[in-house]
Amino acid sequence: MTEFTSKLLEIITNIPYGKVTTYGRVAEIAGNPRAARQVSWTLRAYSNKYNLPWHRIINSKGTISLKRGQGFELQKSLLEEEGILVMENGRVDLREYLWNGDSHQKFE
DNA sequence: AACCTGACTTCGG
DNA sequence: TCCGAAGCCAGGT
Repeated sequence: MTEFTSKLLEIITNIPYGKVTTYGRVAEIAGNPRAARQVSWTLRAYSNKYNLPWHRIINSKGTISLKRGQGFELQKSLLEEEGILVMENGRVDLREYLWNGDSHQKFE
């Protein structure tokens, strides 16, 4: 795999329990803010092999990208198991659960 | 090399 | 807020 991909894996592994982040944010931290699509590709390719917390990654709109019947339900339940509130339409409140990659979270 | 395809994003209307 | 279009990245054909 490319160096960029291994960087993505490292970042994904660091997403804390109970938090979510976006494809674009992961790509940005890895150094290429425009490689969001590559993040989704990477998840599909390595989630099983490296046991990645893939469910903690959602899109920039704050919703689950997977379609119903194709992983949506699984991702929703995995997030809820971590105490994350997920609307029926797959929306998550990013203001509350977003992990920015920083050590300190924003304070309201 | 060309073309298609996504678990994406941003921007306009 | 909610689409649609256009831009983008890399792997598969």
